[in-house]
Amino acid sequence: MSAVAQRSLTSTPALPFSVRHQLRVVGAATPVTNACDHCALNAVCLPEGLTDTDRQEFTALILQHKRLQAGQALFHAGESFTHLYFVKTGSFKTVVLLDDGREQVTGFHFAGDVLGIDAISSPNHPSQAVALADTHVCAIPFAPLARLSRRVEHLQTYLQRMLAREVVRDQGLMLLLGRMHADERVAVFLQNMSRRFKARGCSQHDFTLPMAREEIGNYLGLTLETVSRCFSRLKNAGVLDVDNRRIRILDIEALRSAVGGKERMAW
Amino acid sequence: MSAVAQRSLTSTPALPFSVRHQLRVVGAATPVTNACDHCALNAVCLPEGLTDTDRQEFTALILQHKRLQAGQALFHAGESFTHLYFVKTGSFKTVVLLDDGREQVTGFHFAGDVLGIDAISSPNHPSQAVALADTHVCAIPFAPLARLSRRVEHLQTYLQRMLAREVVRDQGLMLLLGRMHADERVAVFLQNMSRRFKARGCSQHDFTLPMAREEIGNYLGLTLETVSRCFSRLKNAGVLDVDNRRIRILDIEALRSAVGGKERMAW
DNA sequence: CCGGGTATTTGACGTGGATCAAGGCACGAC
DNA sequence: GTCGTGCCTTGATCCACGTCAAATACCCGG
Repeated sequence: MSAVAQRSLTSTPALPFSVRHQLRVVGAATPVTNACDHCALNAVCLPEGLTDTDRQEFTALILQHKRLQAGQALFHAGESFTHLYFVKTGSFKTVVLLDDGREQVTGFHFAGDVLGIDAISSPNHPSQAVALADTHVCAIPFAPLARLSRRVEHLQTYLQRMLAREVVRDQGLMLLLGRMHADERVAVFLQNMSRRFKARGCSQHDFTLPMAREEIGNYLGLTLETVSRCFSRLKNAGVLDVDNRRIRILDIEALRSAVGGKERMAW
Repeated sequence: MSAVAQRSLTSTPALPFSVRHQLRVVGAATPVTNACDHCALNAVCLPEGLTDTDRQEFTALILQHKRLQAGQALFHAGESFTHLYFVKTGSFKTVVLLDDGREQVTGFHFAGDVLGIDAISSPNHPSQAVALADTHVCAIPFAPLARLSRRVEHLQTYLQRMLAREVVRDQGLMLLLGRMHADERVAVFLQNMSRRFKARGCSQHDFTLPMAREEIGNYLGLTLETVSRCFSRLKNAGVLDVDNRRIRILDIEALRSAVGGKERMAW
């Protein structure tokens, strides 16, 4: 098992097994309430181990959800930081930008993931979050959350762990960006997507990517053409079936062995 | 001002002005005590705004410092996480490794910096910290620190901010690794070193790097030869004086303009 | 001062991935 | 249907950086 698979590049914690089955949140608009009781994601978003009253206080903070269309920004870099957000449906990318327009995607975020934590260090968001498709998010105002976390131990460690996990994820991405070949980067990316879809109750072998080739490139430090070529090579090698954004993984082992070995793949 | 200068790639917070002058900790072995009262770094390490009793509780946790020689590891990846460490003197690199030996340096850490925070998410250290020179560190057992932070609000936000700042720093490094040219990476690196030396009361124009070319390369996602060539180019252009690890910055503006502009430098 | 190991520089050369460009395909507007 | 627009693929070419190799400088112990 490679070091990369361990440091997972994912912001999602390993979801508790008990809740995976209820995670397939596709259309099925749940009624808009302030509480999380009817949300299919509640076992994922809510910190574990809270007492009933703490839980109620926590859910009372949550604002009724907000919708965004594909391409809209949930927040921009430099915007003042007020809320954390849980992704309910749809998906996001978070990006940091250079003055001249170059962009680095720092992560992709799916249902159950949290957005905005990196802003905790400062009054403003350091990065930008953009919806990849139409989305729903829940907003939690951070100030009262921080206040509550002072009283509720579980909540505090929950926040701390979330931050530290993000650091570890970023380290994995640095290793990828700084030291891996294009093929390896793409293989790691696909493994991660596969794992995350699986964790959400979808097939790990057959899924549809929510992002464009260019966005994958901006995540992996490659151009969209290189990403496309890597996909094609994997397809020709019989490792994948690629049809536009629809990916079918035929040989997961080949994908795994693409990383970390001394000898390059013979694709 | 470029986006990169803002997201600083540094784990050091902007140090409070009031304490900068006392930061030049070179030789001057302070007497070994369990308290921080006589440590030149106390204003940097200790969270601000603690009451006297909280402060005493905090300092009581700190173990008498530990020494390492150049090349020794403070902790390895996979080792169980028990302590956070403050660098008192000397400097460290933190690295993540790939099975086949490829290594990515995730940060350099000087006096006043904290090591080990990324382990908060898990029972084990995800990365490895290696001394670049002979060093002193203070160790703080994490479990009692976490307990104390539950009572002491300032301490809690201090830890949270530290983590979030690390995330933002990592994002800057991802942008560098994913989207910058070799010249730009080296220019950003030098600016950061300069800023951090300045924050420690040393000259921002004239300093001696504690790390080898190869380590710089492993940090910037380049080979040591490329780093060396970039240095030479800057030297020939009159921007720097490079003599082995001794760096003198002659034209800080040229260094700044090396990043983010559309037109590449004419070095 | 000498010798051996290590770090750095520099050059020559090769190549992985960027760039440029063209063409195909899906999808929505009309 | 046709047109447009955006996304994806593929090919041809280029160049930034990696690789390999050699020379030089540095450090340290004798």
